[in-house]
Amino acid sequence: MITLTEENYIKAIYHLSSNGEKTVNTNAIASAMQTKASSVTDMIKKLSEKNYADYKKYQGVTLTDDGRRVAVNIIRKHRLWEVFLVEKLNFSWDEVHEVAEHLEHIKSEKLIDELDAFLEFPTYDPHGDPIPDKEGNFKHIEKIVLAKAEVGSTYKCVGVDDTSSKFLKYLDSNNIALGTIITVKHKEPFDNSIKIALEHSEIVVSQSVAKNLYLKKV
Amino acid sequence: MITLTEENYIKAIYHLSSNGEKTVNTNAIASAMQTKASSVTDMIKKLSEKNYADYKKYQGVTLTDDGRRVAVNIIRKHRLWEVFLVEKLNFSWDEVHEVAEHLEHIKSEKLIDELDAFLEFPTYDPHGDPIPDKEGNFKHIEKIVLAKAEVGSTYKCVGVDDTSSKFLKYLDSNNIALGTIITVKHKEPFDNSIKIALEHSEIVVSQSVAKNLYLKKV
DNA sequence: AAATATTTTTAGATTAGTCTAAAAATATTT
DNA sequence: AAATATTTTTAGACTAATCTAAAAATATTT
Ligand SMILES: [Mn+2]
Ligand SMILES: [Mn+2]
Ligand SMILES: [Mn+2]
Ligand SMILES: [Mn+2]
Repeated sequence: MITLTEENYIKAIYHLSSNGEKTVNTNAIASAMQTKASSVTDMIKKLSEKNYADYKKYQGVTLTDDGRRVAVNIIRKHRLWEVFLVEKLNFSWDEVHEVAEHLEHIKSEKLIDELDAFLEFPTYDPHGDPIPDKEGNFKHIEKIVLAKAEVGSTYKCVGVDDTSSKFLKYLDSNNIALGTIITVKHKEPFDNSIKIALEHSEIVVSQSVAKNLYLKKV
Repeated sequence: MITLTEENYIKAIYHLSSNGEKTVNTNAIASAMQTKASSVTDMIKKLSEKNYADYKKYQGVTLTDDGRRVAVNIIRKHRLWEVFLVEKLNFSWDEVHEVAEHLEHIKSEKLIDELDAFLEFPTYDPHGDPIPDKEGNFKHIEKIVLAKAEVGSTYKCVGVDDTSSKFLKYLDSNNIALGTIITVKHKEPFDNSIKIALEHSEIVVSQSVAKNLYLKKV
């Protein structure tokens, strides 16, 4: 039996280790979980005892196969629920994350398999993140960040890194959504801002925007 | 802020008091919650402090208006989710309750309002229980229990009292569902069993079945 | 109205998850 | 290679929810 809190720690470790590979240190987990390092130490001891993580004192933590399996399953549930909220319940992409944080912990295999089928087996969530299938396989897409795009080339917007409501609403107000076609017009060396052309407008976006928008060449 | 456990106690008190009216005693709550009387005493003190319940030592407990409001909202969520599971995700009526016990605690007003709209504002759940609207109003139906039906009369099946998987599967295997038309043929005084006619068959049901099936005259 | 039985509450522990403050280990500077 | 800074762990305490065992209140019998 796994608790909701354990699930959240496992998910945090997974994300911090970029998919369960490299070791994660205590303070990183503490800041991701908005808790104190001492609480993290206690929890990773527990995860280690339950065989979800490998841990040697002072040496950071990695997930076991079991831990990775748990993490991927929670991510699957989180992203499927996000699709449901947007596609069926009229949520916008900046409203789904918080609710999905709760829904992802509902434990019912039938529920999630049927939801998957009901949504017609989506492979990406509303932020462009891949949804693992029942076996845990992700469908990866090659994407680059706007900051590294070539001047003169045309791209399709396929994802965001920052999924905060603030950033997503900024994109909304500039008519940028997943699927939007953009052409890179100019990179300003002074502040790394970038001028891009949309269908009906040209706008200049700051470096922090350029670092959080994923593109695919078309 | 209200905890999941507090919500479950409030719901239990609501159901035990038949909709929040009469006072409920400690042992009844303990048995409904599958816990010990001493735990119940602690919790009703807390609910009382938080103004969800009125409580005088040794005198049992009643819900306040706030407590009733909380209870009705959880029941609304529970029953809407049950409809969703049956209508959209191919769950059968004996599979929904357990999952709904978890989903009912997800806190998002938009989620539940949009779900309600998505389901086209259902007024009854898969077991024939009424779904309160956003304001907490139930749409009541006059229904009688099969045990008290008249010999010779014809009824429509509109609900069940026992929602256990065992009972619901028994009904399935005898082709009794909500909406099924039945005619009462004979009441056996010896053991209170009842012979009923369905569309294509006649069956005899025991007293315990007759006490758990709700009917409406047609 | 006493005696007895039942119900409810209290007292004291336990577990999960958290915290602060201090100690120990590791990393970085000088 | 010391000294200093940073990170991590430990020790001890707190809260929510639970338990057992005993005490107190209420209800039922005699
Ligand atoms: Mn999300
Ligand atoms: Mn997402
Ligand atoms: Mn139910
Ligand atoms: Mn129901």
